[in-house]
Amino acid sequence: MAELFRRTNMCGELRLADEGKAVVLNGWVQKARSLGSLVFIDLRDKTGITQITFNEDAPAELLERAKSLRSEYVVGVKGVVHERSAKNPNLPTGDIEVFATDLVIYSEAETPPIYIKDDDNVDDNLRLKYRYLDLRKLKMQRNLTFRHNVVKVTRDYFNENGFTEVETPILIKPTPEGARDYLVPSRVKNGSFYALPQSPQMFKQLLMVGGTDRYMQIAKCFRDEDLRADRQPEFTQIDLEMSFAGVDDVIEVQEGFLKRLMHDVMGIDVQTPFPRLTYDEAMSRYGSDKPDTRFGIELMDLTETFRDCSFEVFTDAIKDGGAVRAITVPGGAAEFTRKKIDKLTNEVRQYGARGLFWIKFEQEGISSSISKFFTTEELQHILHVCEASVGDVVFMVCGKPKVTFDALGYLRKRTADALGLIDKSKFNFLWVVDFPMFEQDDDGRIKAMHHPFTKPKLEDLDKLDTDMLSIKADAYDIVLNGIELGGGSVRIHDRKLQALMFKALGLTDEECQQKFGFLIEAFKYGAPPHAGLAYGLDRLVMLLLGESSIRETIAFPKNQNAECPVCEAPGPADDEQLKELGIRLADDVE
RNA sequence: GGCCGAGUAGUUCAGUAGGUUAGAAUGCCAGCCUGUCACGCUGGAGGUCGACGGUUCGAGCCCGUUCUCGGUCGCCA
Repeated sequence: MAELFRRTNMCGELRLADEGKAVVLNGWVQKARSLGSLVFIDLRDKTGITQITFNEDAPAELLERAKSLRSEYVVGVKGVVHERSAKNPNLPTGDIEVFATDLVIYSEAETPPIYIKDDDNVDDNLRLKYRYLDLRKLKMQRNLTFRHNVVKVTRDYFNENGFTEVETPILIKPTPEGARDYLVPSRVKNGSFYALPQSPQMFKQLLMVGGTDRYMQIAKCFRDEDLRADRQPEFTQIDLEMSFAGVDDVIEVQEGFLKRLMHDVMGIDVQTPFPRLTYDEAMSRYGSDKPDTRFGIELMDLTETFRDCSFEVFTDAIKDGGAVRAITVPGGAAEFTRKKIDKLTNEVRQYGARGLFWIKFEQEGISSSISKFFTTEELQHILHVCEASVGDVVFMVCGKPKVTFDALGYLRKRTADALGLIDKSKFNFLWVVDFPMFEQDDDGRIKAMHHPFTKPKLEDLDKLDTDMLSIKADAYDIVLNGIELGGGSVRIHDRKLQALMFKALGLTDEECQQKFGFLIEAFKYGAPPHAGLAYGLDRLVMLLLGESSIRETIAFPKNQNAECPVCEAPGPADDEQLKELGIRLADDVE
């Protein structure tokens, strides 16, 4: 075994001021360059790279060993800091180099399957499989450190504001509501299962009943749903709950947190309070409940303009209870050729739009996909209503309100991005408030939009029997640059109101008892009014780092099939384990 | 489950109209080299063209099936 050289410095530390110092560095060989009887080694650790030089001062035997070094060998070097004759301005340590006097090779390395370079362009799955190599990249280490800093500021801030971090259980009761649970079979009680928590929701409410007053947790959560670039089956929430608090109390504390966070980890001062939009306003202006306000292009409702027109595609949609909505894309007329619009049309079809209609307002005149159905005067009128000027293009979508919102909400982001209208240096925080209490899924079933413990607006309660879907709730989301960072609500702390909501959701007493009995019972014994919120930590870090995938913020993420490419989970269980758990696999399972 | 894209050297990719022995860059190996830092020069090794089947005298290329990966919609109380 090689002797361990006790290091004096990290590889990214040394500067000209250290000249003449005897130092010991440990790290990985980023690159070895041999010029015959002169050898350079770029030595890397998480802090950076220092050039090690083996020259005529070094004994011949040392030079020979230096020549044997290959990429990713792990070595220790003793030497003396020298000012470089040829400096490298691209390196923070580029003014100096270390003349080696001794070298130890701790580990040799095979040629790595991926490059250890920040700007590599390697297949994502290969990166994930060899994550331990990928993590050697300075960028990945920076990301992990950044995440650490976010967590530290979070703990500090909430600690200073009277929050107590409490760990809630990971093995809990399955709740067949909302997202799919990950199930864990019980050995002690064959045939029964634990679930992994989708969030600590009910337990944090119990903590409020238990007098914890203000709770926070960096909480692992699990959802067995399909993955996306910004969605992992296991993820981390910054989970919060406050007693004797309403909407304004939560928002005030969170604005203080986000202001502090932005200052401490980003060096950016953001203005508070953040703008608040109601859900209805967010939808009608931006076609989204998480609007990106770094650019304009707001939606317009043209339903009345077209109600009595002769274009049946529009009138049929309107008669069907639908709408016609539009956006005006500034300076987009020249950009969006027929071919590009066809592509956009295809894209909005994903949101259920049957077609995408457009009017281009150019110097040479007006052209439109619906010019057969409207006179030039009518088209001009539409352009006028849409406040379009020369060079703009108006896109219209008709159909069910949700379709028009989804399609145009997508389109405004898509076109703004294509035209470079998004100021990437901005951090636009905003609150979306007054979410609907209920929503209807495709089968017509009514379900809670947030969750069934959300407190409805009391003044809306008389609509419970007549117009349920218009009932609003004290639920809110925090949005940054068009991405939902977190969401929460004021909770119901009154048993009668909770029973009313369960009934509205079509839950029988038995179901309630079976699923949430322990929470309902707890409310018998004195529950404080309480409210809370949870942030998606991975997503928050992703956004602040400017990354486009949540995976760049997680050390060992899952791939799209929810597999761990490093350890190859999930894997089969052996017969003995299954037997103990009382589980027999179906015949069609391998 | 639907839609879109991809699969060729360790890696990133090219591959013409279906035609000899499938190329480039980089990486790797060997030799030379005292100021490199994307080192340079010379030489070399490295391929089941994702898999299976079909059409053809002949398939990386055409057809069918299938597998894998990524993005997205559904889904994510």
